[in-house]
Amino acid sequence: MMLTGDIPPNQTIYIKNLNEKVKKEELKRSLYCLFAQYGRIVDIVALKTPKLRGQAWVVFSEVTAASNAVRQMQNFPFYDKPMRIQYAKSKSDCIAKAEGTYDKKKKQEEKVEKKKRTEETPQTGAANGPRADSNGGPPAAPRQGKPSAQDVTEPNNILFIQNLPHETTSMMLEVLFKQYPGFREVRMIEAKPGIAFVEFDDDIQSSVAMQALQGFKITPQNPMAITYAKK
DNA sequence: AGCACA
Repeated sequence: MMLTGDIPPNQTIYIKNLNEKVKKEELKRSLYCLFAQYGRIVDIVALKTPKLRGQAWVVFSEVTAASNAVRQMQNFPFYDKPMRIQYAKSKSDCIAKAEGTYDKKKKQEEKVEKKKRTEETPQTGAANGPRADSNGGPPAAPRQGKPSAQDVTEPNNILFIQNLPHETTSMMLEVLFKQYPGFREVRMIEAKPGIAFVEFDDDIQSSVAMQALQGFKITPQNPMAITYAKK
């Protein structure tokens, strides 16, 4: 079957059917939190022009990360709409630049071509869409350890925390996690030291907290390993 | 529905 619609693998994924009401900056942040688990994110492009709203490109440093993301996040309900994910049709500029294959002239020629085509097609309605707002920049702060494909579980409003020092209390974790919106509660199991569950209102909020606290060290020997709890 | 790099 052709779930990705004939497009060859690319380290950039193309996401459509995004909720157009969410602001660009928030959208980028949430996408970052949601997709960072699959690997290193190099850039996220989202524009609110009439033609490009509701879509985004997430650029990974590895094709394998993109592949996992395409499969595992397919139809994931994001701001109440299922994400439709494919590989991007072309290489992202930031990648071409990094490879030294970015050709500015060629780029401009392509732009001219595009423009011609849209002008040939009869257009109705207002001439000029709203100006694209300025770039908020890609999200910062990469992570160090990339999980292997099997470690990655489906997004969940409940987080599973491992590698905690045995003396960790739920109060300690609460202090850490309640700084993130949507926090509900921490659950620990007496019989199983070193792990905990932390519940949020929804998957997006849990993802934000996961991203922020991933690898956080309660003691120098204990970087937290945070994954989504299994459903 | 819509494949960009503001």
